[in-house]
Amino acid sequence: MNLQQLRYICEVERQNLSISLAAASLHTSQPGVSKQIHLLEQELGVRIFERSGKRLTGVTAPGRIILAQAKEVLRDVQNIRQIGTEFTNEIAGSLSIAATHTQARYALPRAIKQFTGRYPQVNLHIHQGNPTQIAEMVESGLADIGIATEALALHEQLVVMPCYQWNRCVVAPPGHPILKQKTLTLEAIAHYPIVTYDFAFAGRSLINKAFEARGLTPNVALTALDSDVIKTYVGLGLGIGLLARMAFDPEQDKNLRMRDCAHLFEPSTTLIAVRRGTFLRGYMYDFIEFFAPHLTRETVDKAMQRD
Amino acid sequence: MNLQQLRYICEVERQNLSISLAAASLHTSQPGVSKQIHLLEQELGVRIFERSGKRLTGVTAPGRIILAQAKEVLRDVQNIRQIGTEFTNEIAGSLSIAATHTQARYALPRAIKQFTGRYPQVNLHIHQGNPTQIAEMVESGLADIGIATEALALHEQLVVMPCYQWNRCVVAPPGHPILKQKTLTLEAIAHYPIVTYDFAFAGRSLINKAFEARGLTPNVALTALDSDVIKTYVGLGLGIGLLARMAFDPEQDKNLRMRDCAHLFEPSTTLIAVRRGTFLRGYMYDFIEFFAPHLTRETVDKAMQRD
DNA sequence: GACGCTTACGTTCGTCGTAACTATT
DNA sequence: AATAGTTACGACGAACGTAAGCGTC
Repeated sequence: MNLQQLRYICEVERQNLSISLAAASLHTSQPGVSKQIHLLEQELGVRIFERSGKRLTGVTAPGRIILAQAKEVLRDVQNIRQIGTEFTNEIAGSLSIAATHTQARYALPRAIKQFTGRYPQVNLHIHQGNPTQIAEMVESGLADIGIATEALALHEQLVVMPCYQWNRCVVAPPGHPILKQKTLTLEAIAHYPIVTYDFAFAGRSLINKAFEARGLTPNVALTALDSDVIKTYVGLGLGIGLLARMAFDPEQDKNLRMRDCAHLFEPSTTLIAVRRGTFLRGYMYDFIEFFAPHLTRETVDKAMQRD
Repeated sequence: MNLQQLRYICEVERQNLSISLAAASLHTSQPGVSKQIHLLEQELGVRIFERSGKRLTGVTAPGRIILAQAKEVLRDVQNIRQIGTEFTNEIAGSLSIAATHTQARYALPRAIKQFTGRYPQVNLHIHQGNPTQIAEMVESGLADIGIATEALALHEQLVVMPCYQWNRCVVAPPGHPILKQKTLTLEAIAHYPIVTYDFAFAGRSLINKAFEARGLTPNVALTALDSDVIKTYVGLGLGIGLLARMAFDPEQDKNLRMRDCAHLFEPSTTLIAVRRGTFLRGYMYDFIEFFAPHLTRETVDKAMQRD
């Protein structure tokens, strides 16, 4: 058994059971991959892939477990490489962050600015996605750090830490009747068409919960993936917007008015996640601390140990 | 980087930083090991071992982390091998159990008998040791399963599950005054010389705690590693024995008398432990269930997931 | 018949072992 | 002087790429 063989089977699985594609993506010959997989299967005494004749058609039961372990091995090997570069060159490298649109657009910029000032030689990548995609990106190692409000806690492989709490606000065009209500209530909101986040997103389930608890069925006219789209449609008069408080900027959003409604919904907690057992570069700890000052290196290490 | 190099650095560390011994234990040449270690260090760009001239004198800071990860890799690779044999031959293999003397002598036999009946083709190894040694044996992979009453819970790497509770009894030669006391008290026990377990063992700390709580200082005349030795010395009249209730067998220990003292000490819980992330063969799950019927495969899997 | 995996074969590169050398205690 | 690690070198074997073969769809 060797690392190359493990790489091969993982890549074949990733490429939907195609040996040819795997070989291409690993810049090697297709027969080589084929042979090594056979050798590995022979050594272990089990078929990893199901075959119909010569084509691969599936993964066997032992294959599934073997693939899971193989991924573990490859991740650990990757960790060892990281350790090398960390100690050779503490200030260079790359940092890959997966975040929802709202986070990337409104919460991250401050931390990113601090970070690039401190670590100019680190390449930054920001991946966007919904919370489930973010969890998967961190789990697979595609992203080093994930930031979202939901779904992260469900993944066994992730170490999740709370960053800060936030709540929602209503936005509407100037002169809209909801802006004149003495006290803002759920009933008032439910009275108008609503533009808000997609269901997979940012505490959307908490919004639904609040309405349901009062027996209200809000009229959701449009859901969108990001706050900017929501604000655009609110500006067009499609309805009132319900979005994260931090996503409203009076400077920029001059065509809209905002009313805070923290008293109507449970607050949401933004979470940061890293993959359990991953070796974190020094600058990764620092980024986390820039983003959430209470998450010091010590705190993060403890959280990774504990879980 | 390859698996062989990781094996080499781990073995060198295990052999107290001797390349020669590591080479010998891996049945290979000493220059080969030396060279591969240099190649790995070159590839990673960091020294793993500290050197004074040509001798290895220690492990560097990155080396410590790399070694930890390397061990992880080797364990996972070992797991993959296990998966192979598990699916090739479900009923053959080996099972290595680490247990304290008391467990091995009095608690294990029933489970072992059931097990060998069910899996005649599995080689059994029983390692004895004190709880700390047992934890280390399981942690290092020397033993598949560890059984003890203490110390296991302290190790991060172990998944620990409760098996059963037990308490202590007093044994004495026939006619000893302690047997005639109406009610057995700590004061009465403290009045006589005591023969009991070594401090590292089997809830010995709970015994001390009980006496201390009453302001008593028991006169421990002799401590021993196993119950049989304790009984022998009690038979010789050195004092009264304080041992696990299950270690007294009226059939066999005809030269002694027993009084239960479950009311005087907190009960101890016998624990079973496996290494986190280890692939357990089917028969290992079965053994655990033979030993503690409530620990079904499902329960064990859950415990390994959760922690 | 086209696509995809396997078999066959020759080359290359990496790994291992022996022997000689060098540094440390 | 003895012990431990490194360098040098040669032999073997493993892995890879090319080309041909074979089985599915």
